[in-house]
Amino acid sequence: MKRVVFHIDVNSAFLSWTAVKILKEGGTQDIRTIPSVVSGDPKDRRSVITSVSVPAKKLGIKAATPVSMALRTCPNLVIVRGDFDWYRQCSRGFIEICKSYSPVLEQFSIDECFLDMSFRLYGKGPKEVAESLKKQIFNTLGFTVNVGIGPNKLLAKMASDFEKPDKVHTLWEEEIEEKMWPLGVRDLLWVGRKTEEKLLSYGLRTIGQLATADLSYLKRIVGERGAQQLHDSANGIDNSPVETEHPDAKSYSAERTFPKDLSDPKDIDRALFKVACIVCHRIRKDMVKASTVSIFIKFTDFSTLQKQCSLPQPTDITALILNASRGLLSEIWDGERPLRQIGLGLTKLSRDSAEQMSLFEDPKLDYYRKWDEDYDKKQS
DNA sequence: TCTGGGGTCCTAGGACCC
DNA sequence: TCTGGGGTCCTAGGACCC
Repeated sequence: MKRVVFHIDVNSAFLSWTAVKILKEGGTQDIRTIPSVVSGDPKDRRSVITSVSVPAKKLGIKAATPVSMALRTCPNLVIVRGDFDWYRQCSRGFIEICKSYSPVLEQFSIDECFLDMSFRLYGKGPKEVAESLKKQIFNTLGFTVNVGIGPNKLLAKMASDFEKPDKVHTLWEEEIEEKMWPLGVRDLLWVGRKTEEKLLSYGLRTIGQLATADLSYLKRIVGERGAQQLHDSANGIDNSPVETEHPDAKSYSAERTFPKDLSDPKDIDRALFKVACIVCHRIRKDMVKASTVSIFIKFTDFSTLQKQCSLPQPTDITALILNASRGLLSEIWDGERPLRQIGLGLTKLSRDSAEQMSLFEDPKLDYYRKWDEDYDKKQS
């Protein structure tokens, strides 16, 4: 049986979803039709763009650029602030419709999913089914998607990235040479800026060149594993299944970039306290405990440092995690050099609910737990 | 011009054990 | 006394994704 995989990708997701919300609330301007972007706090000069309308894209504005920079390119750019709760609602509706086309669905991110359609084409051609899925999403939810169709996840995802928005594309094995090989290496999944630079310096520009390159030559450029991965991807080889189960998170983290770089230890400690509260609240909500704490800091020049340590036993208590992270911070920061950002990460997670009570438990723990309980109540 | 936030996975060196 | 080699765990750093 021929394998058929769909990759469905919401076009400029945050921007489309915001547009739908504005229209729903009685607004008359559809921001998808004008140069517009979604960003974090638009007043904060440091916030970056997270989603770009098609007209703005045509003016050369790209995601992840600072708002201030985009405004210089396009002074009358419309900037709207993101609304994550609304995005989650839109995402749920989107996933629900997709699932009605095949239960074998893997959610890849808030606005993308894979469907294994191998057994679900009801005698119709895959393109026809994709068109009706696309239409149903638009008619029901009011936003457009791209659908990529291929024999595996990799090719389906590559296909959905072809011309946008509101399009269905196929990328079958016999189309690889024509549709994928002329593209630049950067267009290949898992090739980022650094890998692109390396490949270009060896004269490898297109996906086709990667596909036909000698494997041992590639190994010298990007290492053993990377070479195999690149070579397989460029040839359209991908045997990974569409995974319906979302694996448990392996880490939790929170980070904050300050409006202005900070060097006063009191300010830094306040920030550390805040990120600790946020990330600990999240692990408690998910009934997870962590036994490794990491801290990361970013300096004015964007260089970063990080340090981690193991706790004697897994915990979800803010005070203990904060205490550990304060110790780590003092080891990597001199207390003077200005910091741009601070972050706190938790790994080595355990999910067994059995409380490991120490015989000599610190009597303060009860007080800490009570404090966390109150904090969690205030957040809900 | 001046660069967010939240994740996953890989690599490489050192410690430690057998 | 000086030696091989493999496995595992920990840590720091980096690349990539959306």
